[in-house]
Amino acid sequence: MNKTVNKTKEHTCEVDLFDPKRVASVRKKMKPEGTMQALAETFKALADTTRVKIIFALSQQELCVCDLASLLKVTKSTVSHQLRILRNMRLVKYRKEGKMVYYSLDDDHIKNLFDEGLRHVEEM
Amino acid sequence: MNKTVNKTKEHTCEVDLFDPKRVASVRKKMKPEGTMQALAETFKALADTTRVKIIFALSQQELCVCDLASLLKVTKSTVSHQLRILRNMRLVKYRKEGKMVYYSLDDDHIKNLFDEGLRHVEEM
DNA sequence: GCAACAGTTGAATAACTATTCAATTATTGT
DNA sequence: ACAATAATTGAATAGTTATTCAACTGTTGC
Repeated sequence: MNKTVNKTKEHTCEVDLFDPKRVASVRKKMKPEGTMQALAETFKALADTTRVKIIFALSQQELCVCDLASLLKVTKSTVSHQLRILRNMRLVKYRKEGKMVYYSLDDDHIKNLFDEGLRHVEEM
Repeated sequence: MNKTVNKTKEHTCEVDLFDPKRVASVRKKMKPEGTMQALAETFKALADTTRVKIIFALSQQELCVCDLASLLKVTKSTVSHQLRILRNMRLVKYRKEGKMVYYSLDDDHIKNLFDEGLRHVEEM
């Protein structure tokens, strides 16, 4: 399958003398495409300063949308849009109480992930 | 500072009856802006399928750029661009050997973060 | 020196995303 | 019913980013 030398014609740029044994051995261990994508999606949900702040705030205490807007000094619309992303990823849950909607973290798992990241950053 | 009712004029849209005690108590615990940004940056480095695959592959074994290109079926240029991002975030390190450049994970910390994410995804 | 190749880089493009704005829904109190 | 306000939503915009392409650097072997 993988020839040791993978020659293409004249103009170089994609010839490639990779090591087929090394590549094959790693390929066997690779997770399915779907897993890799889901993992990237999860990290993507945390890959924004506003969402990081929301997650941190909610790890301290349940808060409504306008608490968060006030705390972060952004509009409710912005908070609401970002909360939708976190909701879709099952990172936060909510309960309604009259006009207000109170958000909190969906489980401890996300807190672990977050804290692991925090430890990484604070050890720099 | 925070008045209980934060009235603005006529046209609504940003009035906000947030709870100042709740907000103040969380605000005290918030990490500095820089920490929040660094954290988002770290997650951003992992927030892409190609980079997730690179990190996973390197967690198995040290690999050169064209190994990675072959494994992931993308061009060396693409791999190189993404490796630069990971290098800048100190997530991977490299050593040169002749023409080849071998990359590996910078430390175990990143592996922990990655595994924590993997556990989250695989428990869905 | 020259050809071949590994890797890097900058520019361009296409796709994606955060925020803003305006409109809408739903709930509370009068 | 009406006014006020919490929250959500869709569209538009501006900014960001992944990939591609072409050119380039540096190393090896002839």
